[in-house]
Amino acid sequence: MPHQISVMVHTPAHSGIGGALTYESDAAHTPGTLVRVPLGSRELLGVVWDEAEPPLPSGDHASIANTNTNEQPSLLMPDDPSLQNHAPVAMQLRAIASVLEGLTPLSAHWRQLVQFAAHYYQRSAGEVALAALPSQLRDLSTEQWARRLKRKPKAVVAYKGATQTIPTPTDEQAQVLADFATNKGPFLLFGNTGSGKTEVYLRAAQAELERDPQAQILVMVPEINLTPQLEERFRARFCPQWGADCLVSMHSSLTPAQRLKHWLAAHSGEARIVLGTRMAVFASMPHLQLIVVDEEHDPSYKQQEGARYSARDLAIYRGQLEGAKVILGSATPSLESWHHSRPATDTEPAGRYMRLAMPSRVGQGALPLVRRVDMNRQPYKTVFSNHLLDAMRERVTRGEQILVLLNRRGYAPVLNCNDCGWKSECPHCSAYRVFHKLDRTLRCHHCGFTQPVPRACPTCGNLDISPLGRGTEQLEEHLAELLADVRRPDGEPIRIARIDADSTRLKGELERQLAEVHAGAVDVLVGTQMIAKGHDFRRVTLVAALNTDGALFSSDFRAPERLFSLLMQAAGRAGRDANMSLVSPCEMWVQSHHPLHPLFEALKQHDYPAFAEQQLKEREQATLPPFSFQALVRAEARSQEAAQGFLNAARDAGAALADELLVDLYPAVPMTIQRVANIERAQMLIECTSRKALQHFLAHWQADLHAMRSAHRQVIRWAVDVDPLAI
DNA sequence: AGCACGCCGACT
DNA sequence: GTCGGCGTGCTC
Repeated sequence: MPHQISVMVHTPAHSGIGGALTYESDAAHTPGTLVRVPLGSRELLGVVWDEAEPPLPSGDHASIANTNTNEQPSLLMPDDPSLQNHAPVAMQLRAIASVLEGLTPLSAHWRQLVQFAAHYYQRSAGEVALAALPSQLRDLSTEQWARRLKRKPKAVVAYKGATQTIPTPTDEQAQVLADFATNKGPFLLFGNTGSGKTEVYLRAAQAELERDPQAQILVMVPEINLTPQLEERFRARFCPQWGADCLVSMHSSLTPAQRLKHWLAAHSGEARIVLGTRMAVFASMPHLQLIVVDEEHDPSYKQQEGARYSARDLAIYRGQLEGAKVILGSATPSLESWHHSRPATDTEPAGRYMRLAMPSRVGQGALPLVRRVDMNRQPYKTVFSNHLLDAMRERVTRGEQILVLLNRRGYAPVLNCNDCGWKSECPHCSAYRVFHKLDRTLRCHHCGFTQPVPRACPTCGNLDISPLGRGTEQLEEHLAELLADVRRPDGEPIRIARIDADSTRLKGELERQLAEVHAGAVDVLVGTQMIAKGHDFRRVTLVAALNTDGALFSSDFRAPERLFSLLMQAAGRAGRDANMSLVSPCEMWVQSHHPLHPLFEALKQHDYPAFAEQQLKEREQATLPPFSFQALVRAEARSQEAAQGFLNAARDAGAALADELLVDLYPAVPMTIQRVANIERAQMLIECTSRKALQHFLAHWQADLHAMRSAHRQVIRWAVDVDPLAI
């Protein structure tokens, strides 16, 4: 057994095994080869990793946002040699069990991406690597794998969809494409809904496919089930020329077999285009030349469990690593991306992204008129102002469609006893259970605890218990009453539908309900923000947003950014059908107690840059991201004291280093929803104006956290979240 | 995280 | 006498 082989296996962060394990083998194996290795009594899938690299000089990390674009990223290894896992010298090494034959080893770039992500997000490389591979590779036995390989590749399937006429690019699109062709990027494509961003992606992809006969393109979308139209457009554009198999999708609702098939197609280079959600950023693509991140501001690019990576940020890193161009596209970019794409001023150099703007809306109606209703002038507890109701009646009568947005599902957010003040608290969480009238239940939206609605108040027996506040269910009911006398042009009563997480729980329900809306069977659609994303409702001419004020003064500094993006996106739903002749222009209605708030002013002008400038100014004054960098440690325990005790002990342990690196460690605090399913949760914020220093701190502090865990046995779980989206 | 080993209570 | 509860500890 002459060879010692480094292998990454799925070793959880808490196992104490951070790096690669060393095995023996008769033969040498190229790094990137997939193998099966024994670990204890189990046999696991592993990836042959590079020989132990010499540690880099201290503090010389590449990082997502601060990497100088002129500099080649370097392989990241923890810069403290004690953090690396060397095989103990005297230990008897075990042998590799088997090799997955017939599979090209994963590339050095892929391994480096995994290594970087693991290091940046404070997880083990084995965890990131194995999570990025299709589960069937793990599950298939050697024999099954051999059988799988023998399967004959099917003959090239001709594409059977309708062929599209390819539109001529507008001047704006042509200009953007020219800038794209002559610059290195990364690019931020800033274009309104309907400005034709997709056409830019398609043409950029087309050019790449034609320039290089092997070129592969990665297209990422926030949620694939919300954007079937985008996939169809890519298929219609590319499949007639490159075959039905030139495009594969990658997202969590694929079956394990599909996932393996698509992964292999990408890995072999056979699939020229991979269209997927955040997980696709780790797709093995040997000839990757272009990465598109559509709706780059969308929070779903951030993984919320395990390795909490941002697929958008990793896309930037990967593009730089592999020499692939990256386009981030949005009508309301994240403030981070907007800031990184700032143009040069007299005193400051430009950001490191190149901003490409497409302000016009092509082939569509004008942007909707934004109308604000001052709710201070409305009677107390008004849900729909009379103005808005009149406008809705008028449009429905003409056969136009209406979208009503409310950020709360259920019938009422809380049930209240009018006598003793009892409220429908969840016994297991520090939250109220929501009243769902349809099945007469009280449901906790955090732990799922569901009970029938009590007949009388559980504490005082009073029968007078009533709902407080409104959710989508009640809104639907309320609207039906308010619009009961309204008729459609054909004389039929109007139809109101509701789309939210409750109405679409069953598989295929969302598609079915959306189809009804498209078919024109629905006149008023009530829903949560899920109806504002992705879908084109071509006959919608009025969008109304209710109850948006919460986000204006939220403790979450990103709440205004999310609200603005949601409202802009919702406004973009209106008037997408240019062929519709309108009596009056499309409208977006916002009811607020603060109608003059700068956010609404900017919305009225459809002026994202003004909104961003105002927000960035506030962020800079408060030294919030993107002017500082944050990480969060969360801990869960049976008691709040135990959770906080662990965090504060870790804080003490890291205090000296944090001081030295100018990293701020805040005291542990209970999380906003302190208790979920009887588990107490606490968190601790870590902040620093230097990303590099924060990374350095986290890498060293990790050991303290691990050590602290054994002294705080009551802690059930803890995790670090780097660049958290919500605090 | 798995999965062993191990050391004490109620059953065929 | 064994089945099985889940506490501690190890995995190249």
